[in-house]
Parts: sequence; C-alpha cells; structure tokens
Amino acid sequence: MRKPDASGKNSSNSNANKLRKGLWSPEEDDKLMNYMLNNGQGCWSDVARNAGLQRCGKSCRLRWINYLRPDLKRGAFSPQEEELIIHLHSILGNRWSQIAARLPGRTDNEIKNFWNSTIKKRLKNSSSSSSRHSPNTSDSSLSSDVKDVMGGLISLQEQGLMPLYMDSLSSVQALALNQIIDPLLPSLSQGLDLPGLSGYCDANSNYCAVQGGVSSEFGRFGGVVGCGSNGDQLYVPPLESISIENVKTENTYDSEHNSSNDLSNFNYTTDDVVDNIGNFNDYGRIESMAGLGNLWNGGEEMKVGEWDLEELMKDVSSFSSSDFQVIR
DNA sequence: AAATTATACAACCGCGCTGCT
DNA sequence: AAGCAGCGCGGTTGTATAATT
Repeated sequence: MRKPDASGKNSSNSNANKLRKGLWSPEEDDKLMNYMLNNGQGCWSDVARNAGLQRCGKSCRLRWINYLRPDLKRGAFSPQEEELIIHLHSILGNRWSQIAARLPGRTDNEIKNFWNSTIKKRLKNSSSSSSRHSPNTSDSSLSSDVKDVMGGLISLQEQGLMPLYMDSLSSVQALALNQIIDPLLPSLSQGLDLPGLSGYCDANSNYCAVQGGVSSEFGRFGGVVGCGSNGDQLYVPPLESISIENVKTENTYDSEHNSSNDLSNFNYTTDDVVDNIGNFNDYGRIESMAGLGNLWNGGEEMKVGEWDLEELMKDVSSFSSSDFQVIR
C-alpha cells in the first residue's frame, strides 16, 4: 500500500503537480462514489475530471472496480470459493479476470492476491509434503473436495490427460444445464437459507443458472449454480456419473432449440461451434485444450466431452438438499 | 519493548487490444 | 495504414499490520 500523497511529489510525469498517486483518502472515495452513483460509468478520464478528483482515469477505474463498487463481496473467501478458484486456476491459469467473472462479487485483483499470498503457498506445502503419486489425503488444512480435485488432477496428469476444457462447447452445454437446473433451483435450495435464489447473468446479459466451473468438468468438480438475493451462493457437489469419456463429434446442434426448454434437440456439430466462436466472448472462446495440443485445428482428432443429459437430470434430481451447500 | 520478518492487499506500471479519426 | 486515446489485464511494487525473535 502507498501513503496518500497530498503533495503530489510522488508523481514523476508532466502532471506531477496535478495528479495524485498512492492511497485514496476517504474524501476522494466519497467524491468518486457519489459521482458514480449519480452519473454512472462513462469515460474514465471524464469521471476523474467531473468528479473533481486529482487522479488519472485509470486510477479512478481501479479504485471503483476493486474497492468502491457496491456489489463487491467483502470479507474472507469461503472454502467453496477457494475450491472454485483452485479448480478454475487449474483450467484457466493466471487469467484472473476470467476467474473473477465466475465468482460474483470478487475482483481479479482480490483473487490474484489471494492466490499469490495464500493458495499458492498452501498447494506448494501440500505437494511438498506428499508424493506425486499419492496425494496427501491426510492434510487437514484442505477440505475433502479440494483433495479430490487435486488427486484427480494428479491422476489425469499421470495419464497424460489434463482436464479438457473448451469454453465454446461449454457455453452450449451450459445452456442445456441451465435449462435443467433453473427449474430445479427452488427445490435444490429447500431447507437452505437462500432467499430469492436465482441464476446469474453473464457479461452479455445472458441468463445463466450455472456459473463458475461451467465446463465439461462441471460434473467432476461441481460448481455454483445460483445466487440468493443476499449474495449467498448455492453450490452443487460433483456429479459422479458424469464423465468426458463418451466422445461424439457428429451430432447436430440446432440453434433453434437451444434456448427453448425442449432438450431433446440439444445437439451440435464441431463446425457449428467453430462457426460461432466469435459469438462466445464471455464463456465462448476456446481457452485451452491442454493435453491435446493443437488438435482443434486438425479437427478430426478432437474429442468432445458430452454429457448424457438424461443421466445428468437423474443425478441432479436425485440429490437431497443436504448435498448442497450455501456459500457465503 | 524494540527490532526484525512475514503477510495481506491496495495501487501502480507496462503492454496489448479496440475503436476512432 | 498510421496514430492516438481509452480501457482492461496481468505482473509487480510498496507499505500497513501482524507475528516472531
């Protein structure tokens, strides 16, 4: 952290006597907060000027996004959030903004700091105290779910099969999963303290019952499927019978039906997916095909994880409410 | 009690991308 | 096509605070 520098002598550019740097004072916070609440977000350099702040637009943006935004969740990360971060990091790497997009109320900066200061160290300690071939399942600092995830990853690595994650496909799959889970949200949350449970909207305002870990690995690791009006989240445990082993690449994906509730026509071709990559900016772009190299371009050898939707329905329907957890 | 070290995290910096002229 | 401005991202720095010596 940096001390608030009222003198401006901390600055080194030509605006040294104009623009402040360092920590924000409560007065500056008030100015920015009031301006944003009254005027909304515009051009950040205009925000800085119009709010009467001696800051660059970039600094205002950062302060708003990381600290002042009203929808930010305060306080420590829950164990479920921690597990989700570990899982998403295993898939996405240091793409903090993408990880943050799947954790409502958390910022990329916050997650990055948390990872660098806490999780990285913990995982390092965990791996150094255990054999690579036998995950340390006795580490009491980790929940059993985290141990499952870590053990699963190590096992997959040993087989040369890193988790397969294709966002463009998962956005299609997510549509189907959304349609399954959305009507079930009320019953899933029965008995849990989760008022006003609903799904999320992504950056493009598309409704998503499922957020966080939306991928072909969702079934393996579980994930967050909804959010209460108080900000608490509903977490679904791993769906044991879902796997990525049933490979199909020649089904047809009928976009006419993917937004309806009729799941019988939920099919797609790889060409459809490739054709629509440009439309999948939020959940859409193919992010990685770890373990499969660049086979995507070759097409023929690509493997596509596909859920058996009827089985998934059974899985989800058969959970008792005690299987679900509220994340605070 | 003082000094030192470790930790957490707010904030900055540089880079790349996008849209506009 | 080139130049510019604005924005967002990831890496890094700096410092308040806590823990340890």
